[in-house]
Amino acid sequence: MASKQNPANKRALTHERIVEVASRAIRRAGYDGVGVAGIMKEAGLTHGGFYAHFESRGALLAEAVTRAGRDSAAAVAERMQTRQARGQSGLRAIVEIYLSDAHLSGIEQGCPVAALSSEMPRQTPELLAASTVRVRSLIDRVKQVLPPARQAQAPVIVSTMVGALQLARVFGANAEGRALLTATRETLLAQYDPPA
Amino acid sequence: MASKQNPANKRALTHERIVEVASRAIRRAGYDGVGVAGIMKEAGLTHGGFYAHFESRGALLAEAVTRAGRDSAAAVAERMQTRQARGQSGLRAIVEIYLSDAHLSGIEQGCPVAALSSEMPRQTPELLAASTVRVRSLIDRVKQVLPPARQAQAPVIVSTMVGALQLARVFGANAEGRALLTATRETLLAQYDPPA
DNA sequence: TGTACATCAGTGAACGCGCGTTCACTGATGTAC
DNA sequence: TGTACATCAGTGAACGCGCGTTCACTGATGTAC
Repeated sequence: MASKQNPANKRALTHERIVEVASRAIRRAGYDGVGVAGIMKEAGLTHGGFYAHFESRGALLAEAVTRAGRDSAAAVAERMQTRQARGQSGLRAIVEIYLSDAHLSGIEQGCPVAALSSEMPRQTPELLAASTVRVRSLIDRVKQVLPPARQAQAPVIVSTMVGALQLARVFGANAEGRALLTATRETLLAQYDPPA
Repeated sequence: MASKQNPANKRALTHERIVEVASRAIRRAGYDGVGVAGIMKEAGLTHGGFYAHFESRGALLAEAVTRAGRDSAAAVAERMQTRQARGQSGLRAIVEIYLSDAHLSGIEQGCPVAALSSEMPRQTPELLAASTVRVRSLIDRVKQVLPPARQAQAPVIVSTMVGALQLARVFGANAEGRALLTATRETLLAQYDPPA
């Protein structure tokens, strides 16, 4: 086998590296906090090469929010497996992972809906569309861990989790922020996953 | 009495007009969507005069978020009075007003916490501080309409309302967005203000 | 295997533009006498 | 009441800067023969 990548492969890897950097940057700094030059620099490239990979800054942002949502969902899925193998319910697992201290302080690796939702309606139609898909996807994931009779509650549960994480981040990764998450976990679990 | 304002009064009125324009602009366009020139133009002035009123753009934004929170709270208070005079509970009034179709589509006159919360942690310390005050104030207002035994739930209720309004705005002022608000109202009222 | 050519990801200088901020100036208004 | 002066909110041109985007060029790599 070849010891070096073929060009198509190398190009794809570079593309993916830029998207990955951008997916962290939008969660850290918001849609408006992300500049082409900064992203390229963080990816180890110069800004001029950007347009060999993306039609525009907006096109990158749409890819970045999609990537952020998928990566975040995959990380949650992995942690859920461990918990469910121990007998924890799916809903309890999602609530405890989503409203964890790690998620409070790890915005860059976290859910893009929590990081960005108040900014979403202000984006271009394309970027709003990609962002809306992430919201729907999060709601669907919660729906999957609810019994059929309660699936209509999924949007409300997601609203509570997203709102609580955002307000906790306003307070900061301190006692006050953590207390908000704890109270929210307890309320949601008491209502949707009461101890047997 | 004088038919014209004295200069100090005129100056104060102009200052207030700029803040009022900015308070709508940050809710419509976000903290980053607000430029000095645009605000001044919308206030009927030229941009050069800005620094006769504010030390910096950031100082205006801090005043604007404070003003937005107070105006929004005052509007809610007024509508609550009418409802409570009709015998509606304070909690029901707040939930129905906050999660109304009017609030879904009227972001410019609405609650700045719902309009801005995911952006708040990224602002300068001064602007974050002014924004945090608005979050606390909203939680306190909800606390006031809860019985003592349930006041610890106020942050969770606010999280749910803020999250639901934000996600509804991502979906848009259409059937899907309104359905999210309706489901959230029903869930909150069933839990915190059940029909007698 | 070796050589010539084609491809194209990435470089780095340059562009036009809008931003926040500064500043010399204007002109309406209040004050002193 | 009338005149001269002081104040200062607001004007409009200008600044330095960073942005998204363009483009001529480079140089590593794959292909043809």
